[in-house]
Amino acid sequence: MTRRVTIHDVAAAAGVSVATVSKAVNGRYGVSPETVSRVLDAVRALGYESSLVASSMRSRRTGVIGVLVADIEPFSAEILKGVGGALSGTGYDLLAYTGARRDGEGWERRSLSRLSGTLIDAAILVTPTVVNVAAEVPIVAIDPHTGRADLPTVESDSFTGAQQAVHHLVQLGHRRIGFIAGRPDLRSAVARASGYREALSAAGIPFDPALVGQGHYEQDVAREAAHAMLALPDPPTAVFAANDLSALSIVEVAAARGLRVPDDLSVVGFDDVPEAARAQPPLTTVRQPMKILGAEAVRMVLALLAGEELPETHLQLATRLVARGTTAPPPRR
Amino acid sequence: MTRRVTIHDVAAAAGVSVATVSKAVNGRYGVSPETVSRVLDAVRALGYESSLVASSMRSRRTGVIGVLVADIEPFSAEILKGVGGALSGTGYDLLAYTGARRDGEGWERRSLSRLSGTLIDAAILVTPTVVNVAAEVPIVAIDPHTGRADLPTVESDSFTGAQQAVHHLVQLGHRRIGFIAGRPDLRSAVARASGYREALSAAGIPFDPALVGQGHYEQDVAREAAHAMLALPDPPTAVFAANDLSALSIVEVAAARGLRVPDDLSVVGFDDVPEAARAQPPLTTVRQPMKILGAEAVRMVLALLAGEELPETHLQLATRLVARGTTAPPPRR
DNA sequence: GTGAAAGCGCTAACAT
DNA sequence: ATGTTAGCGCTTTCAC
Repeated sequence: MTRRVTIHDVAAAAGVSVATVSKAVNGRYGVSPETVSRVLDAVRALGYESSLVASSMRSRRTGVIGVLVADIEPFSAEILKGVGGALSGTGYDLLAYTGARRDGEGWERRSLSRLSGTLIDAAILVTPTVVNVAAEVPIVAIDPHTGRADLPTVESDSFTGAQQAVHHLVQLGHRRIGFIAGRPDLRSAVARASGYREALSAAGIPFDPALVGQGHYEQDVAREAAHAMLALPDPPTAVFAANDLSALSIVEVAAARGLRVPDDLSVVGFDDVPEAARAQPPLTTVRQPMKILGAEAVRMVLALLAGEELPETHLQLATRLVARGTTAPPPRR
Repeated sequence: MTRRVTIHDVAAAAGVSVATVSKAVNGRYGVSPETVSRVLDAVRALGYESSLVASSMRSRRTGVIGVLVADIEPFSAEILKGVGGALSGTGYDLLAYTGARRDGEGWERRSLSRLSGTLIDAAILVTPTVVNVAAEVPIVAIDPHTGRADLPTVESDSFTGAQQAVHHLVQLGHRRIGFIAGRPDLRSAVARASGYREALSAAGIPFDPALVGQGHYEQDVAREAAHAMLALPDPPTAVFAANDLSALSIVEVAAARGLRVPDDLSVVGFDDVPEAARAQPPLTTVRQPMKILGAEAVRMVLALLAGEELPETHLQLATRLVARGTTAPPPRR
């Protein structure tokens, strides 16, 4: 807990003004070589490192890309890995930010206005709660909000993904297939719901509203929904959950109710977060390329930063079913 | 990309001075209720949010805890999840930072001096490359550097963990057991190496330096080491890797060399990152409680922030072997 | 080539 | 109760 070394300390040590130190450190013209080396010696001796905060107040560029997430959970963590990987070697630092107040709506607006223009050069919003945000920096949204966004977006093909999930269950012989929906304000959740219904109808299975629960992409909420659904007089033999966390909740609830998975109940998730494979039994799920979503968002943001025009402003990536241990033919009556 | 709304805009809109806006927004005394509401109306109307950067320059406290990581890989991602979870509900925001220049040594020093004292109220350093760092904020290190640190630290019991790994292999009948070491500057890596040797000697197996490779906790480096080790005239029948990423590399290299895991070669990792369970076959590993490491670091940092004395400055958590699919008895000759 | 001074957006004395 | 003033650490004109 020592006092921070400021540019003033360096200036004093090198016997020059702070302005000269600034120039020397940032390699500006108009400083003699001797002065530069004297300043840099002082910098080294004192262990000086300019304050991100102070310098970002004055100069526009900071060399930092911000990723705003509501929460660090398996999905956003994968995105972060992808962003980090894509950023490495670009010279940009990565700053991931989670606001303490997760009071739903608009957390990213708050975080964004707190950081943007000053601290970060560009932002990547993960599962934002609003369609558009104003900021003085380039922004890309991953897994965006419903409504046509002005923002460039990156997402998976959730509609087809959901169809893959339901199709898989239908193939196994299931006819009563439940659905635990995701966050209704996200396009991905809406698309997964549509894909579910579409696949049902393609298989000639009538839609039963009793078999749809709200999971909000959240473990606890999904747990409630799963309990309700499995308590139905005519419960489903299979459930498709809009994300893996929800699917894992279902498996847990099923076990608590004495149902064996997959013998008594099949479960399919969505995402394929690393945790899905580790579950017992390993979760059958629809894989979306999370790291690539992150990497693509970086590509876009970097292009925007370079002043380029984006060839594609709304990227959609393919999903693929990964059959593991939570799906099997329905139990026979 | 609109211009940022500043406190001046609010002041102008509400017809008061910026100081009054600041007071109203921060709930300071000495502002009439009418003025407060007029100001807050303007804040809402304009969508004003104070700049983290600007406010942190003036006031000491920002309400942000920083986590400094070299890289976002599976291990640090788990730590982040733990930190995020522990921070939720505390009122603190979480800021994770990765420097672009991963030029080894001292990245955290740079990041820390860029952020500390100004942007963040406290820092958690994950696998730092230096023993001590000076900063004007409380700091806790997770998986710390070798050497007795002045910093409070949180880590797993790597020595016992390594013994568990080797013991498991010995139990299965292995006698030629290789080791892929971790980052030699980290205490955890040193302890895992000692645990390996200790367990070997406890089993009456002579130590063979040819069976030790350097993996640096990195996938690529470990791959090299694995290749070399498996090319030995008398190769090991089992390898213990200092982390899961390295273990996964070994499995990959073994496959490339035509060895079946676990039939021809057993592999044990360390960490139990989510990716370990998803591997094919699922990795046998020594689990360390990464999320808890993160949560404990938060506890410490919060206590420090509250001005409390830490009852324990060097926390060590227990590990446990998780036997999965990459270990089996050695092939018979 | 170098330094003085202004100012980024904000908060905290200090005046009024 | 409100406004004025002085910086926080830095970069950037603009004099010298």
